[in-house]
Amino acid sequence: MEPVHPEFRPDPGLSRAEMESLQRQIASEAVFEDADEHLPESPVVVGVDQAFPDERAVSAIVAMHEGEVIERASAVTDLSIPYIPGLLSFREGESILAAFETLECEPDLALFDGSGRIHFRQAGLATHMGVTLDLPSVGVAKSLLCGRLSNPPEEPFSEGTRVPILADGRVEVEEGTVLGYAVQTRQYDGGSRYINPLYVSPGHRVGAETAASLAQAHCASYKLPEPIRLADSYAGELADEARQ
DNA sequence: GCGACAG
DNA sequence: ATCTTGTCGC
Repeated sequence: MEPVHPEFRPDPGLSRAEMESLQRQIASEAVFEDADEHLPESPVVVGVDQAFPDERAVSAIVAMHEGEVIERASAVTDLSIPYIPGLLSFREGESILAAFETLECEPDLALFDGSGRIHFRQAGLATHMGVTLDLPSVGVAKSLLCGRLSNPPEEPFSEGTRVPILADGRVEVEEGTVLGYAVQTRQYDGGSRYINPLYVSPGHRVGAETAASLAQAHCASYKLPEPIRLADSYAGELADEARQ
C-alpha cells in the first residue's frame, strides 16, 4: 500500500526543528479515538518490527487473518540518522513505508513496536506511520518514553492489569490526559521472576481503551501481540542473512 | 547545570 | 536496537 499523505513521509534530511514541527502537524491530523466505521469482524492485522544489521534498517511486516499468517513483506534501507529519543520514526520510517509498498494485502489494522500517542509531541512511530498511511494503528512499546502511571497497584502487576498512562509536563497536551495504558499481557504466577508490562497507545483512528484491548486480544502465549512477535523474528532472520 | 528519554 | 556468557526456572 502507498502513503495517503506523502507530505508526512519521514524525510531524514529535515532539520531537528523541522522534524518536530512535522510531528506537531501529524499529531493534529491524528485521531486518538475509535473510528466511526468499526473494524471488520475478522480484520487483517499486520505486525511491524525492525532489525539493524550493520548500518541498515530491515523492516518486516507479518499479516495475519483469523490467527493465520497470510503474507510477509520486508524492505532494507540505509540508515541516515542516529537514534534520537522522540525522533525514532525519522530513523526507521523510510524502511517501514518501503515495506508497506511491497505488501499486497489490504490491512485493517497495524500494530507497531514503539509508541503512538505516548510521545512528547503525541506523534510516536505508530502515529506517524498510521497517519501517513491513513491506517488504524496501535503503538506497543516495551518501555515508557514519557508520561506517568496513574495510581499503579502493587507490583508485580497481575495478568490482565491495565494502568492508565497520563500526560506529564514533558508532553505537549493538557496534563493528566490519558495517553495510553500499561498493559500486563502475561505474568508468572508466584516465583522470583516477573514480566514487565507493555505500554500501549493509540496510533491513529483508535482510542486508548481499544488500543489496549487490541494488544491483549492478539496475544497468544507470549507477552507481545503475535503479529509483532512474528515480525520481530522475521526481521531477525532477514538481518542475519543481510549480515552475511 | 541536572534530569530523562520508544528502538 | 546491537554486542555477548552465563545462569535461572519450568
